[in-house]
Amino acid sequence: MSSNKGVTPRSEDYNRWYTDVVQKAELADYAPVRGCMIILPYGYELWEAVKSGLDRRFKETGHRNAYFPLFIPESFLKKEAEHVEGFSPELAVVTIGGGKELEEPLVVRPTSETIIGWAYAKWIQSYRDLPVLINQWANVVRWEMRTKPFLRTMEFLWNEGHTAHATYDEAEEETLRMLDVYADFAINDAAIPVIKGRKSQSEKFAGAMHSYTIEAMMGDKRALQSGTSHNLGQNFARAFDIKFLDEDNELQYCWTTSWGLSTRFVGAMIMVHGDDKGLRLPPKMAPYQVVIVPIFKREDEKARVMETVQRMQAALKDAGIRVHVDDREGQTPGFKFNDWEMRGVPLRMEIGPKDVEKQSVALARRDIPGKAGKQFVPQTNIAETVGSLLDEIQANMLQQATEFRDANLFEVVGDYQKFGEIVKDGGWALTWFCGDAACEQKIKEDYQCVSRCFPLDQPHPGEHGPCIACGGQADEMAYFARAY
RNA sequence: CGGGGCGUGGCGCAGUCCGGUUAGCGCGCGCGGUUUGGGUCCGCGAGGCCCCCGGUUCAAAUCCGGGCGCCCCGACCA
Repeated sequence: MSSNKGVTPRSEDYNRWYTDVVQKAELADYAPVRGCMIILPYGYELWEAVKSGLDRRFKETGHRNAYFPLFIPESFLKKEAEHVEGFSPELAVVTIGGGKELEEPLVVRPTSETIIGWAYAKWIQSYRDLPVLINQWANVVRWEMRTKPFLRTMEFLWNEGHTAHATYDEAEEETLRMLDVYADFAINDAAIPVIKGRKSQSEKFAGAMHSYTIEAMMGDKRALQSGTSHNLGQNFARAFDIKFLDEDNELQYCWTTSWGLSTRFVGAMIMVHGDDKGLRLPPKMAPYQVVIVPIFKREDEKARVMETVQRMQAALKDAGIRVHVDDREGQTPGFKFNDWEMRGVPLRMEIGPKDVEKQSVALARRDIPGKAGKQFVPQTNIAETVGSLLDEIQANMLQQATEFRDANLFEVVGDYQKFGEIVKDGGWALTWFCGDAACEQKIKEDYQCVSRCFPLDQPHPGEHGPCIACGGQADEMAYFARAY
């Protein structure tokens, strides 16, 4: 049994593999309350990398951060009919405060459209006040039936952007811009090749006019909605009276948007890149990009080795590379190699007496296992060597994930049985779909899966085909897959 | 909320069927030595309301009743 050493292999039990990685790589620990988790420093550092990658992009696109309250008056939720219907089953509600029953219960926010809508109604008077472009980093609570670390927890961390605009077109443009921001981040920073698409009517956000999503394929071929962007139309503006006077002195409702990406994304990184040895982190996201393992036997060797280690560490640090020296005593180098592989560090540097003598270091890539990924390089210009290797690893991980995804995407036209075989086997089926809720329901009952999205990049634009479920004319193709 | 499994040192388990003295084992942890380029080895040591409450009994981790919790599989979801 490998239970004490390393993680359960993915092929043996994918779920077990996932929870093993989360625990053994010290990303998260269980909490005393069911469905909640403690995010440990290494896991939180991954979240911080997500935050900084996104926050920079939010600011580049003109957004500012603010913070709204955790508690929302219960009546607010009820103002938008679809919204309350969608969220009421999973609300946590505070009924007692300071030992007294509250006059109006307070909902712990499951999302903040309502309270932010209330605020926007106060703040917006004129077209000159628009657009309002605000984001908040916050925690939200949803009373989930079944939970899993990072992927679905009762409390989770996320960003939620909320914007208000004068026209539908502006709101739509914003919704798609932020979808692009998420996709750009996922692809270029997290090396996750996401597919951008529009959700079907039955899968859209409760209260939205329409929802867009980035969908990613996990290592077991299941889909994960990794970020969403909603055009809320005027639904929330009407519910909360967000109105402005336009240039012609006419009173109009605003068009609003919201978009979010959560700690779930950490789960996506684990599942997209991980292998049987554990985590594999893309260099741009890795808390430690390089770990240095010193190797020595005698005291005199130790002194010489550590001198080189410190020199290498300083050179990398000066170049802005995140480097960690594993100077733990009592652990052998072999143990450390395995340990850091399990934790997903992209590049390992070994420095021993032979390297001191030859003025070299050994570098081992996490993305290429075994000897093939190991090389000896000169100590001179180490920062440049490491920097370009990290770039290569980043690019290679994106390529590997893309190849895996593409190998499991299948286009199917008209053949309902074949369609079922694809999704049951875990692949994604791309097929004509009319978008009707009844068709979606039928597929769900037959094959336990729903549509992921209508991809924005349609394979046959302008053409039509038979809906996979009803056979009627469909104008677009959609992805179907089992999902987390 | 339905179906299944499980609660025993930090972790993974044995012991429970068939009640009996000091509750074991592996890993981890502490100390000493040895080893160190792919998960070293040896010795010594610390650590337990056996999930909780009640019952049966001379005697309960073990039998009976009730509760709580966790995990896995389904329906619901970022």
